[in-house]
Amino acid sequence: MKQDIINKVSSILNVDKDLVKVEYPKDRSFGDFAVPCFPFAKELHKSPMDIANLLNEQLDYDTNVVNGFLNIKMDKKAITKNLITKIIEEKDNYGTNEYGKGKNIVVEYSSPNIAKPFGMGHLRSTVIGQALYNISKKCGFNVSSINYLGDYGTQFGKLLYAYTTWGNKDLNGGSIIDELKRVYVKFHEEAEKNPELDEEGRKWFKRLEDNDEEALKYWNWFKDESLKEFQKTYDLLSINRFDELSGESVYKDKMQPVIDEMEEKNLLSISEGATIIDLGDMTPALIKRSDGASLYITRDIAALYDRKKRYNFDEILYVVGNEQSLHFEQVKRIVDKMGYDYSDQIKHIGFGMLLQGGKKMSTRHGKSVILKDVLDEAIELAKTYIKEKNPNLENIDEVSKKIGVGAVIFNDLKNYRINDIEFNLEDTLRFEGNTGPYLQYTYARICSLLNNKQNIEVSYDNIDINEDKWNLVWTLSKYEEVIISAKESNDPSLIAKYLLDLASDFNKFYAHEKIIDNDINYTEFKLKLSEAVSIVIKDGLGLLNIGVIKQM
RNA sequence: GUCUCCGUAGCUCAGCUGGAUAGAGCAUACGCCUUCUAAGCGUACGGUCGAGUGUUCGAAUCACUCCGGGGACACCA
Repeated sequence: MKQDIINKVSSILNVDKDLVKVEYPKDRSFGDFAVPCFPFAKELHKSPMDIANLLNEQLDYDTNVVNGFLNIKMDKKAITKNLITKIIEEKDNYGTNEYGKGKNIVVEYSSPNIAKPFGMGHLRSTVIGQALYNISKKCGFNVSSINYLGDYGTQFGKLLYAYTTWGNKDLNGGSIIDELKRVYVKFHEEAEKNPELDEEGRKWFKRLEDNDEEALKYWNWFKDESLKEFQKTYDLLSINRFDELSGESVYKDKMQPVIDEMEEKNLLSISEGATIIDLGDMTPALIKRSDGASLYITRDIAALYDRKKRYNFDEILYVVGNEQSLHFEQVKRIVDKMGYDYSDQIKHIGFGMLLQGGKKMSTRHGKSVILKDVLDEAIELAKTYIKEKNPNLENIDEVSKKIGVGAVIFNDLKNYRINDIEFNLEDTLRFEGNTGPYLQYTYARICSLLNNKQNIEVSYDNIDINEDKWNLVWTLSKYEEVIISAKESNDPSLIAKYLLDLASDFNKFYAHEKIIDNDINYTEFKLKLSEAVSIVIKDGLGLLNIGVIKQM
């Protein structure tokens, strides 16, 4: 529709198509589309008003002119009919598009550290990454997800030392993860008094690098137990699987060729005993420590090579916190320096921190907030609330899970991802206003209405599309556009905001008029409109990895 | 110090590829269920869009400077 307007306007005025902008009017009563006529004034040597009036006369749309804006009104009935038919026919496929057809995309996200609790610090990466995965699929990309575990590095040397020195072999029913956490904290306390312990940690890490049997045995065990533990959290978040479960350790034998290549291309130099790449105005990248051990960035480049080879990606998304932006700038710069042309396919999808009372949710001193605990608490709170509201609800456990977890996910995804988020469980589970439960509630309301649907053909002859309904149809029609914008900016919050708008439009419609009345045809029309809304809410929440409930 | 992100209503945030009167939710005060789920809808209250300069027909939006806050900045990841 937009393109149509652009073509017509540019041909009437004989101006370049790029100059024609089609916007949405501030006030919907003006019209459905607006074309500001100011940009043409210079070129045509006429006043914006004159130009607008000219268009007003010549365009075969229902138009009007206000303040130099040409407003265009669409044929409400025809659009409504077509759209509702389309949505009900396409169901889950409504909004599916070919924006990314034929392109490969890799999303790396979640990436918890083994031998550590799955903390709130990884919530954002997990939910943003999963949403981007879903959104990319909807846009026709061939998507692969990678969970790149933090399973390597000096801290595992420290952990191995700590566990072999102080660890209890008898767990008394407690979890090994808790025990590891305990000894890791102890290590840091002891290391403050006795710096030589750091050296012990390094030695253990070296043993791990050298494939020492004992070190590997413990390390594998930590890893297996961690994955079992993580799976409980993923189950709660309805994340069934990753296409690839990987980790930094996978690349421990693949770094040398990369370093050799850097050497060959004359990029390496020695500074203060360490091997670095000079990046000009950027902080130099450390490739090898002065003791020869590998570093994060070297592993990341090896991983990047490997993924380029295996997936031949057109785009790779790293869903990692804002604080690592320098790291990814360095990675890109190195790729350029190595003479490869795909550095602009590497995208760091940064996000802000979770704050509590304006301060970072602390992970130090063993005080990390465990994600699963928060989710469990959210589910409990949801359950308490539901019992109050609807004591006779049948599948209360399933409903509380979807609502509690959905609320936490939605809270994370509703805002611009770069910004920090103030995390407060009470606010998150406040079931009013701009929240996940508000959307789920809207969906449930519609489901209950739909029991009255008769599945008959609607005649649009005598149907009046009032403001409430037209707003609703209009919002529904923008779904695909919103999904594509969300992909372009790699920001799921666009979907979240859109769904809030849609639900708000629906709830106004619902509050202002009775949907089921004596006019069978009109009732059926309103039910079909409602059904279309429910399809989009369900699908949109699905993109955010949030479930819906038919009754709550 | 350098780089970077952020600063909009009492609070949490939208709006930022320049466009018409700056919007939601929460909080506060009212109002709306004998009929479809009140987890809803509505009314009122609430703003020097951090400050300034510039570009423009037009700036919350772009540029520059300053102020304030967060983050990163060599052997962690």
